[in-house]
Amino acid sequence: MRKGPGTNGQGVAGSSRPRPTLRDVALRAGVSAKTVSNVINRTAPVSEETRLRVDRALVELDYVPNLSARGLRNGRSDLIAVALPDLASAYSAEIAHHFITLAGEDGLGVQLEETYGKADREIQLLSRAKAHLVDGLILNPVRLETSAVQRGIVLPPVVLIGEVHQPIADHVWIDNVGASRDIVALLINEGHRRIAAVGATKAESARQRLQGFREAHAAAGLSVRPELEIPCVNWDGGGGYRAVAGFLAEHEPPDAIFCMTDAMAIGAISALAAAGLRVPDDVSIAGYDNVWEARFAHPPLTTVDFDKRRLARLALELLSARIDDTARPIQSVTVPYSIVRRDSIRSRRS
Amino acid sequence: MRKGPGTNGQGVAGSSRPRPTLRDVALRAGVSAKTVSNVINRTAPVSEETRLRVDRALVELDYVPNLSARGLRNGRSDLIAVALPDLASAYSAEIAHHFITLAGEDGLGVQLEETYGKADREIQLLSRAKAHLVDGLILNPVRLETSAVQRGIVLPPVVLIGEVHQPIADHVWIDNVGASRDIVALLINEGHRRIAAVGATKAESARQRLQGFREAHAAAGLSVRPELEIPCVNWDGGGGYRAVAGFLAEHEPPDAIFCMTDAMAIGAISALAAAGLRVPDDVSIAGYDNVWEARFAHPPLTTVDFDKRRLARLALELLSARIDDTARPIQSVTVPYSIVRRDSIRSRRS
DNA sequence: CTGAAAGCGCTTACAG
DNA sequence: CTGAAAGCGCTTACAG
Repeated sequence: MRKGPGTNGQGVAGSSRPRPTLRDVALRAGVSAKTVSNVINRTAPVSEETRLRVDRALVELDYVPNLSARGLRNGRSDLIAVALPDLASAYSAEIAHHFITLAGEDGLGVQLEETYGKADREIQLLSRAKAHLVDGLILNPVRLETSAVQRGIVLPPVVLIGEVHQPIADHVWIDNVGASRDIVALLINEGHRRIAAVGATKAESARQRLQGFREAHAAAGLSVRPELEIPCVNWDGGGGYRAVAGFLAEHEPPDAIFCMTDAMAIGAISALAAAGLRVPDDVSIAGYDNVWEARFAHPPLTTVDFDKRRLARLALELLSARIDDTARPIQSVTVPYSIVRRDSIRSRRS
Repeated sequence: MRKGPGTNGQGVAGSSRPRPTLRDVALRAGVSAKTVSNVINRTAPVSEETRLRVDRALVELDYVPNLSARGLRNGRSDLIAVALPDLASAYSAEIAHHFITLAGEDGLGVQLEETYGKADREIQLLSRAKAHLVDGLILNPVRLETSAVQRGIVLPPVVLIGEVHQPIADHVWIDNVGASRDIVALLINEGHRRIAAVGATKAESARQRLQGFREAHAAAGLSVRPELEIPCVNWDGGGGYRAVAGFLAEHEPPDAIFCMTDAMAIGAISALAAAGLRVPDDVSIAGYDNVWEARFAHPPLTTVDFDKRRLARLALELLSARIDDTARPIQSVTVPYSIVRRDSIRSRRS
């Protein structure tokens, strides 16, 4: 926490006349502070004449309410925190965008945080939420075991998004296992047999997407060779590139690759190109997330789509409800997904 | 502004015992509130024994300070706002990421906002900053004429980033004209003559990049045909796609295309592919920003690079200095750029 | 419709 | 080293 002089100063660029308070406005308008407050917040009806006098004083003094004071009094800051693993990914950025837009429509500001899946950051953020600077928290934990959200912990109003779920908090997510199963089933159905999965890590999302990958194989009576489950810790373009380049250095190219994010898929396409392999002629590629780049990838990416705006809206609704009533029953909501087929996969059916 | 019950409740998931205050901790430890405050903030030395008693009470009550109260008292919230035109772009996301990370290292939270280049949003944000919920504001205005930051206005501590500059506020930016001139000069130098520019809009960044485009031509003794300055309002993949597709429907393909962002460049490559044109064999492409996708584009994109982390750090330093001293002289800092050459351009020199 | 009092939870002088 | 008082700027009861 930084220290600073308890300044109230805030002035015209350069100068520093002290900021006017409610009392200053009241004095100037010849009314009480309460009346000014009533005018500003429409808390109680104010006579036309008084309102005009107050309005004038408000403008003349360029009054802006002190939200810290209001927050202290009301027990609300009208600010929420949204904590995502990592903003640098297109996926997180899109999610953040929807949260900021939708929260803004409700008059709520969004403090954005990155956790990098680290438990200590999560704990810190929960604290900050408890510290009442924010009214609540949207949290996307990465690993179940290391998540700060565990049974028995004291929680501020919090809604979890993503794959990690604890029955002590509200939750919005997508059926990752089902989505991965479906998109891999599509690859199998198109005649691909030697299918690789890129993105194996300890993250819960990786676990679920890998499970879907395996289930699709099992359902088709196929077995998965372990080397085809390619690890990749960095779920970004560079990670996908290195994972696939490394694989190609030691193995025959697969028929198809299921990348656990579109970002990795784009890196994978690049690695294939570097190895002289064409998509989809030589290798088919499927992604996950349907970020905007997926549509303009070369070739356009087949991927898992879901309504990110809806995800954000649902999470915000749950959070608002939780802020209003900490004792309400825990709720878990699922957002539907769909498979978007584009040119990155071809049929191998003869 | 939302209304809510002035609740102080915040409890174990489900229950709602009131949150302990400094006074509760003091009572339990048998000391004064001031002493507890001293322990927490290390404001004054506290005897070993007292400190242990206070620490125990702190833990037993699971005390978390109320930051609204602290903010009211200190005149600081340790929260800043960062307002970018649009988070959904990879460029903005990367910038936001650096601001959040670096501000976090200084113990500052970041409230992220999107302005969409709208002046009323900018005004609103400046107000919010003045409302003391945030200590200061990093703002990226889009158009000079419509920016809320104008001479004579009362400003909270604010640092401008990007192309729009007003001499009444600190500013960090990149020499857009020079960068654009250099990358277009590279295209000309490689033998390209019919060069298109994609992204003409009323935004200040478009104006400057177009100016660089023209200057490069002028320096080489070339003239620019007006139809080669292709308008594109949406600076994203879709915008670039439509702009180039539309151009190709009515004109011969150019030798090369300078896209004013990498995102548009990626869309442009897609549009060229759809028209049966290869990059760089048929058309060379250059972008701007060096977002991570640029490296994994197909082919990898030649683009303008600059240190986004450094940009963020400089802006944060200026903001901190401004918060500490509203009267200090206005400062403007330039971040250097460089041209990153990748496979998206080829030589046409015979 | 309007006002005077009290207090949200903290920290800064000021005493001891 | 520790405490009692005062106040940051607002809003909620409570009176009139």
